[in-house]
Amino acid sequence: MVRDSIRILQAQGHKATRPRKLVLEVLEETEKPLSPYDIQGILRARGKYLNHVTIYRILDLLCSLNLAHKVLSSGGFVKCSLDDIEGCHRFMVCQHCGAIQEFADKGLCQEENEFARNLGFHTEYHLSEFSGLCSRCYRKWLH
Amino acid sequence: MVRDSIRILQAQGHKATRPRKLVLEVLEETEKPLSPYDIQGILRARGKYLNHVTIYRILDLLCSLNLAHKVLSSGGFVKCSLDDIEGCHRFMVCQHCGAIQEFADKGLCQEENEFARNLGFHTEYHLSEFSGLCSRCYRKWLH
DNA sequence: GGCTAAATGCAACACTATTGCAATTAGCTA
DNA sequence: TAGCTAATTGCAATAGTGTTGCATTTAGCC
Ligand SMILES: [Mn+2]
Ligand SMILES: [Mn+2]
Ligand SMILES: [Zn+2]
Ligand SMILES: [Zn+2]
Repeated sequence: MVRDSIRILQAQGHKATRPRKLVLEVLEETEKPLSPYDIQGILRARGKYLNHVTIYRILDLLCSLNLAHKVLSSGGFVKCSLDDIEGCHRFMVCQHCGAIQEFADKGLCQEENEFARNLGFHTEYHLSEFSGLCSRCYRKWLH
Repeated sequence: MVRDSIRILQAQGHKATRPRKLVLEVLEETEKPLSPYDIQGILRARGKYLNHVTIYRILDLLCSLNLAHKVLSSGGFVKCSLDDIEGCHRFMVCQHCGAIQEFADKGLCQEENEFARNLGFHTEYHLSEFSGLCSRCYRKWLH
């Protein structure tokens, strides 16, 4: 919720500005990754102009506070929708409709850590992005 | 090995050109992800000029044949060092020295598929990149 | 309402990636 | 081995993405 994010921003000493509210609103209402220019376009279509530099800076800030994430497979940004798991970043992306779902699982992290340790690697951070079909698209696809 | 990659290229009807050999040599001899411009710079330092467009096209080709991979967390490219696992792309990246190691594990894929299925998601492709410390750097770090 | 640090907008720039086309070349054939 | 031709490369132009410094504006505080 936008209001929650604003509260977190302010709790960390950041201002609740018009541009920040607008970006948060856009992220809040879409379930697909959006580039900075996507966000600018959506807002422009509503008659709300933001400079792209401002959008970059806002997205940086939101990511630094874990209020948004950059999805690496597409380069777009999504709102954070989980109480964040330290050192873990996981998404499922539907390759048909583009919908994205954040998830987390301690068990998966442990399996991965152990697997890596067996190869002599000490894991600090897990990135994992699955692509496939969301339940809605999978159902459609079946008949 | 560069020679193997060249053979695969030719088997698919692609020519074994000087630029392709040069890019393959560079990828072969480094264990870190390299951007197209990194590759151009390395070659230029050896007195071998390639246009950046050519490098982009070669990397596209190599990726399409699974002879190289794009590492999403850094945007760089590495040679493929595994018999490729269908629909699975995994790397461990050392955050100290930048070394990268490709890996794969059927068990991990199955765990992930199952986890996703429980959330109604049908997984087609797994991307996972761990960052942490390679065994060498981890040892150094300890004392 | 005024003050001030923080945030935004702007302009310029740097870097990354793509396109169309002319020139070159690898691999085939004679 | 020389010539042929499709594939590949280089080049120029352009588009897209991301960054910086600085003047202006604004949120939050008194
Ligand atoms: Mn999150
Ligand atoms: Mn591979
Ligand atoms: Zn879908
Ligand atoms: Zn290392």
